[in-house]
Amino acid sequence: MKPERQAHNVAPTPLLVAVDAVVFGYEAQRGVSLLLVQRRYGPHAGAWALPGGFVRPEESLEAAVSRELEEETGVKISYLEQLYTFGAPERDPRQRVISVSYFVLVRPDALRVQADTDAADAAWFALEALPSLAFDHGEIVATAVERLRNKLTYEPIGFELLEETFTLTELQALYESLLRRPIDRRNFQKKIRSLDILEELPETRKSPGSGRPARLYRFQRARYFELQARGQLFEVWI
Amino acid sequence: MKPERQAHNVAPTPLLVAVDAVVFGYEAQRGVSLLLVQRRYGPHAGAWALPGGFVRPEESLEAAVSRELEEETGVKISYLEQLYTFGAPERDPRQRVISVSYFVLVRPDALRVQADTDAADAAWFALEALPSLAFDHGEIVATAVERLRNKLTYEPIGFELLEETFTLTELQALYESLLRRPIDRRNFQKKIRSLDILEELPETRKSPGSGRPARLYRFQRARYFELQARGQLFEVWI
DNA sequence: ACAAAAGTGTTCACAATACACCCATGC
DNA sequence: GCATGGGTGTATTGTGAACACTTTTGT
Repeated sequence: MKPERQAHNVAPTPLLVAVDAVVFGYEAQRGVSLLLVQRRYGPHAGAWALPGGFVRPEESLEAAVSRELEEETGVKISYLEQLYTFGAPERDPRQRVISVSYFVLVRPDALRVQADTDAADAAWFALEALPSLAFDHGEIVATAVERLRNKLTYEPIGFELLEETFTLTELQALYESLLRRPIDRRNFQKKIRSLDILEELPETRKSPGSGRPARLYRFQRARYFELQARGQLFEVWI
Repeated sequence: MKPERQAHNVAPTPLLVAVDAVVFGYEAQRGVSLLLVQRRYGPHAGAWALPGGFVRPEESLEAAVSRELEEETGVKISYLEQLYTFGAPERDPRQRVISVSYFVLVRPDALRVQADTDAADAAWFALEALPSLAFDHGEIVATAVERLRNKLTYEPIGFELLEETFTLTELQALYESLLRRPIDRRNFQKKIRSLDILEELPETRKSPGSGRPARLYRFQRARYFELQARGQLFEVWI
């Protein structure tokens, strides 16, 4: 069977390319939340979906994500990385659409800007109580949640979901929420401290109610990249 | 600043979508090799590039990879997974092309079919002696090599690069070649055996030259998936 | 003084590492 | 019988896991 070289005989067909963002936020009370938008037009009108839209010819994929997130929700990105590209022929009933999905983390203030923005159709949903989603967005979210849980244990992305300064108890609560199991406080603090990527601040933060105030920390991003370049790994099994 | 909802005012522009495959093969003598094709037309004509081509409207991304690999090189895929989507606006000088790249492993027989196939412009290159590549394919390869090295330590993909049956020494040599460091034979065998995913065959294989024949093993894929479903991890640090 | 949350150190179990001798075959 | 590669066990070390009391603050 002789291989064909059809690429040069038939002009290739351009396809619609979209970006979709799985945006995670975190708050102590509600745990991890997901940012969704309500569709106004087209198929699945009225259903909740991931924020996103079509890529323009002159912009990079990341620029398209930033633009769409800004337009639709107004949130400020703390961390962004590509997740996966979904391209099943039937994923959009109208026509073929390739979706490059992105994994986004935002800080807690993003969960409160909701009322400020014009995007009345954007809302946060607790990860445990998501509505059913348009298209294959449920599958995209499942992929993103898995990535978040895995990544948390070997890269310092938890910090991107907290305020710039945080207590170790807050950090631990985030880990416990995402990994869905309790962690021993002594072991957690020993492990985190041994990583040597946190700056201990002179200030403390009062606990809600009474109790001893907790020391505040800041993630030393530059220090982390330096250690990483020298081959040190992150590794928070716990 | 009021968010715009331009998506419904301006028709989205379709873009060219390609798939590119980073195909790894392995042989004891040459180590890990990469399958490349020589470009005949268009920009970078004469340069070596990753096998790949444009996605057709009715086929899935994976189907496009299989088809292009079959057409251009005739190799049979042993393992395939999506790698990353490269979409910088200037990555193709002619026009905007989004490339969804795939990570492919093939068994050693694929390294020998080269002469059989019509694709006279397909060739294997040792990973340590790659030519400079067309477009951003060098970047794609770098991403794939990193993925291969990481994945080798926490998923059983090494087996996909060997014959169906193999000796532990062969498996160890593959690990040493990819991880670029010697591994203690006793510790390696202890670790691999403890994973309980290999079937010990009654046959042995004669070593090249003299020496005691080595026992042959086969990867028990079903057993691995079963263990994985029960939560056991793979984890070959070594 | 008591309730609430923060901070801290030691013991134990297991897994990774280092390491050397005997076995089966070809010549 | 010797050269070549294959197969195996143990002692040591390091790391993760389990575990409870003291300190600081508010009321």
